[in-house]
Amino acid sequence: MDEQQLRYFVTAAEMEHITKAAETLSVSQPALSRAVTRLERELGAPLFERHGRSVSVTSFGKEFLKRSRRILQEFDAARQDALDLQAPDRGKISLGFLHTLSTGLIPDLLAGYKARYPDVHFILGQGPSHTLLEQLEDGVFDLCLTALPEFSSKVSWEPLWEEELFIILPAGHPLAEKERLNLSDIQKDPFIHLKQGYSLRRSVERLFREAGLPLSFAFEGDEADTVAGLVGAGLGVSILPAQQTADPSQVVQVPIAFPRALRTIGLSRIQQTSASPAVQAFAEYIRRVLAGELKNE
DNA sequence: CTTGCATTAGCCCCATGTCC
DNA sequence: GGACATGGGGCTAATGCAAG
Repeated sequence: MDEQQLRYFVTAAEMEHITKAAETLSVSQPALSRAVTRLERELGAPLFERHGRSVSVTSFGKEFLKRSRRILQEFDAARQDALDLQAPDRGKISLGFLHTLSTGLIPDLLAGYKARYPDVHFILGQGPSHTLLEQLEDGVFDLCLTALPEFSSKVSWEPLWEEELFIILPAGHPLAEKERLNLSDIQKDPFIHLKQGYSLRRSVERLFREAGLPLSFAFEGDEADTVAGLVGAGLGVSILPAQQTADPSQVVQVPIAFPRALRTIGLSRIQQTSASPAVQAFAEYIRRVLAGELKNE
C-alpha cells in the first residue's frame, strides 16, 4: 500500500465512478481499476461493490476512505513541512499572544513582517497565558508572546519588552484627574480584575504584595476589555496595561507612582524542538525590531 | 440491439533485489 | 558491475454486463 494507491482509491471512492476518477487522475481507466483491485487484494476486503457498470463504496470502503484521507493529509503536511524547512521566507508560523496585546504592537509587527515576506502564512491565537502555554506544549503554537511563565521544564522564555500598568478608574472618579497615583490610593475601592490563572492577575497580586497592601476582588472577568468595561460602568477600579480601545469618556488611565508597575512580555517557545527557518526568522525579526535595529514598516 | 462502463488480457517499461 | 528475475506502473484492445 502506498501513497499513490491511496490517492487513486480516495478519488475513485469520492466520485464512485472509475472512468471519471481515472480522467481526474490523468491515468487510463484500466490502470485505476487494477490499482484498486490490488489494494483490495492487499487489504483482503472489497472497497467497492460492483453492480454491472456502476460501483459504490462498501461500508468497509467508507471506513477506509476516512482513514485514507487522514493519511493523505499527513502526507501533504509532511511534504509541506519539508518545503517550509528549506525556506524561511515562506511556510507557516503559528503565534499565540495575550488578549491584552491584541492592539498596537503585535498587529504592527505582523503587518511589517507580512509586508516583507508575503508568502508567510500566520495562524494566530489569543488567550490567557496558561492556555497559550498549554497549547504551546501541545504543538498548537510555534511561538507565544506571554508574560514570564510559571516554571516549566519544556518552555523557554526570552524577555522582549516591558509594559507599563495603569490604574484604571471610571471617568468622574474623585482621583481621575490625578497625574499619578500610588497603589494605596485605591485601597478602599472595589477591585475588578481577571480570574485566577492569568499572568496579569499574578503581576497585580505581586504588586500589592510588594506594596504590603491587602487585595480582594469584587468582580473577576475573563478579558481585559471586560474588566475595563466594568470599571467604565462604575463598578470599581482596576490595574491593566494601556487600554487603547477604551473610551476616554468612560475610563481613565492613571500611571502608578509607587510601586513601579511594569510587567515584562517575552517570547515563549518549546526548548527541545528545533523551530523551522520561518519561525526562527520571525523570532529574530521581533527581537531586532524591539531592539531598534530594524524598522518595522 | 446499442451504449456505457468495469474488468481482464497481453504487452512494454522501469525500478529494485539477488546472484555471480 | 552486469545479468537476470520480479513486480508494479502504464497502455491498448477485448470482453462482460446492465441500462436504455
